[in-house]
Amino acid sequence: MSMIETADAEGGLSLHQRILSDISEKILSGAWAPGHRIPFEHELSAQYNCSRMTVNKALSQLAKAGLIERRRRSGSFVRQPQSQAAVLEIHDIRVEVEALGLLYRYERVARHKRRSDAEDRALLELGAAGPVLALECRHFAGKRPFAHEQRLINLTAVPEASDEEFLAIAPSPWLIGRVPWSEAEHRIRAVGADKQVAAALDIAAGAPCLVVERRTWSAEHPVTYVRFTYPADSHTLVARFRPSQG
Amino acid sequence: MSMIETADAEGGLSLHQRILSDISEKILSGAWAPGHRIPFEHELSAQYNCSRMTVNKALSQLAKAGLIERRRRSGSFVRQPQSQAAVLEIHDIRVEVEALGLLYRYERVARHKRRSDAEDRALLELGAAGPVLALECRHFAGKRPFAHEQRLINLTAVPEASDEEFLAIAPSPWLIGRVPWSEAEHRIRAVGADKQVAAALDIAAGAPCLVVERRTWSAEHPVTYVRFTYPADSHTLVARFRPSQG
DNA sequence: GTGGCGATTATGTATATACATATTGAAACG
DNA sequence: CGTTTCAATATGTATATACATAATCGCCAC
Repeated sequence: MSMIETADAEGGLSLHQRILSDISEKILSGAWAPGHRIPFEHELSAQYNCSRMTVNKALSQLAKAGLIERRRRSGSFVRQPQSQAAVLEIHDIRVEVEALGLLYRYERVARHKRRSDAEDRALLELGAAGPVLALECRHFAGKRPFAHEQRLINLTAVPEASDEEFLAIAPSPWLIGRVPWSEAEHRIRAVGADKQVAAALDIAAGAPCLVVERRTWSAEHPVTYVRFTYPADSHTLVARFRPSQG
Repeated sequence: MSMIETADAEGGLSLHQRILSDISEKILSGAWAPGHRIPFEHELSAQYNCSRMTVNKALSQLAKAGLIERRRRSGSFVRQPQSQAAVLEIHDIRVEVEALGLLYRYERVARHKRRSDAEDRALLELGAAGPVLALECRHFAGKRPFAHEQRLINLTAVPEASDEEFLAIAPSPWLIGRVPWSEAEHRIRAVGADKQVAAALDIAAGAPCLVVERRTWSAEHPVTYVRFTYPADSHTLVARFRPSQG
């Protein structure tokens, strides 16, 4: 068994990557239907003339990617069509605007430091009362308002934010890098613009808008809640599904 | 070195999982800032009193999850705050409605088989002309319209669909399981309802709606294009970010 | 100095081996 | 006939080892 060799012909892929992609191809093409039992590790290791560890590495990754299910003593099986999960990339607004070839401009409309009220605590999912920073901002693409931002920052989690005016820098880039975050939840929906947002975005009240709300946690503590409102024509979120990779 | 032992105290985690979670905790808590060099594999293997392979398994997974970056000869480093990517779960409409505790009902409004016109080809990203099936459907939650569905099915890719009326079963569940798909793209935006959709959803024309468009490919061939329109108050998409797992 | 070259080093991949663990199927038993 | 037990089996985890590969550091010549 002389498998200590580099890249086995096939385009620079390592062996376990090749096994992985061979199998996922079979599954995604439909050649192996859901429920189909894929060859045992020892069969594949014989087929590819390699050790079981190498096959195991490939199959473990397929299992983690959700394409197969592994059962001790029984073998590995192609999973039923998975619940559709897509990867949503959420970019910085500056990057989005500049990707459109437009000039980005940021404006801080309002900034209030206060003790959290009931609504703040609900939005931040905060247990006890404490200081929060409430911000209202506008993001422009060229001359037109591109997005409206309403934000709460939990000053208990991010005390440094007390001293920041957010005139020169937007809250998102300020927070990123400064506060490590362990979890985030996004809620996406359509709404009719209320009066305040309509005025800020220079659109009619009731005009359709895309709202993206994000809540962020760091080590169990709520960090920030933010609500971005985009006029209907300014913004599309794109999510891609890709079932696996080497 | 007597590491052939089960679960090292710490709650049933395997050793490489424990190493992985220890390190990701350090990163996510901010103890190790972006750019920080994490200990070399041989240092960690000494620290955990285990082999380098075990450490390697943990670090490889962290690298694939995007938390660290590995450089030969230099070591492994905590990555800069990653581009925000979240996992968007897109459920079957029936499941969504039933999760709300409401009765689900499906209705096929229209069905046309035709040769693809220019618009069809644009929506399906189809190169050449060919037969397509155009469908219009409504999904109800209780008595109220919950979503409107406009769909194109590429009959070249799914010839069996020619014989299906889609009266008893909605296109999504029919397609899932029958057609394996390798890639999907979702576009999410807000729109004002046009006349046709407003009538179908029993809302005012121009009322804000969430639109989810999905294009699906199977083995390089376009399979289907679908556009779901939800009245603003009926639907919220939720996306979660979780940086890593064992 | 500086340009190149080789030694060093950390990661990347693969192997053979060992033992753990869960589960199944069949044999043994009441 | 049902139940309990046990051996067989496939995956899960870990080890020690080997060699490949890429990048960097320092040395040496020019």
